[in-house]
Amino acid sequence: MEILRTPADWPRTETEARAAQETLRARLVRDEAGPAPGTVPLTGVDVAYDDARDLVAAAAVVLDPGGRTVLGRATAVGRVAFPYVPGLLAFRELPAVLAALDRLPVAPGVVVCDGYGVAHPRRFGLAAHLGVLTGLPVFGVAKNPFLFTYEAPGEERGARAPLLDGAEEVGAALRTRTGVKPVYVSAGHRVTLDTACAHTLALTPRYRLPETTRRADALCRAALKEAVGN
DNA sequence: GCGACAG
DNA sequence: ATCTTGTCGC
Repeated sequence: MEILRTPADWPRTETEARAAQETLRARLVRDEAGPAPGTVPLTGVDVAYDDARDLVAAAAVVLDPGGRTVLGRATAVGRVAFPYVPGLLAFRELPAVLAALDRLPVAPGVVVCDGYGVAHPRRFGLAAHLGVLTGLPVFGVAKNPFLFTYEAPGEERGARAPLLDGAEEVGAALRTRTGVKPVYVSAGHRVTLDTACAHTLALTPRYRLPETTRRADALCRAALKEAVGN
């Protein structure tokens, strides 16, 4: 197994990481609606860890515009590049994710992250960061509301409510399955919140989480096991 | 000042 | 994220 090295200029301290977010945020593009559902491939990315061995495994899975067929997949294993610090998740996950995306045999289209985009203390979460670094359209779908608030959306699939940071709308609590806890969608780079919600609904015909992240999650776990041996 | 807090 | 079996339910 080949273990990837993280970029030499990757932040090493929390102070450096926050400064990097403030700088990169200026390059975030938020005025593009982004490709409509059904017109481009969707790529899910996710990461799994083995803290004891200091390893991280990332996976990228490309689904066809209809969301039924896998067009391509790739994995990458590396050393953990940053500790988990709320608000700085991107620095922990992205080196491996970027390596996996580089290894894809096909164009990724729109990328779906397991986490937040602009729903972030400095409006620069994982999905926004990945978008700026790659130039690709990227949005985020998280499983928890982090430090944001919202009024419960209707019970039916498709119902949504604003995800708020005080009075500012930073995303949406979107019900992908009737009667099931919502997911938390936010825009990232070159994709608006409405387009992100439309893609999220298209990717959840059966489960709460997008098919992209479900597939990427399974693949990165398998890659980690493979790397560790077993 | 302390704790909580995406994964 | 991760530690972890069976079990209730559509």
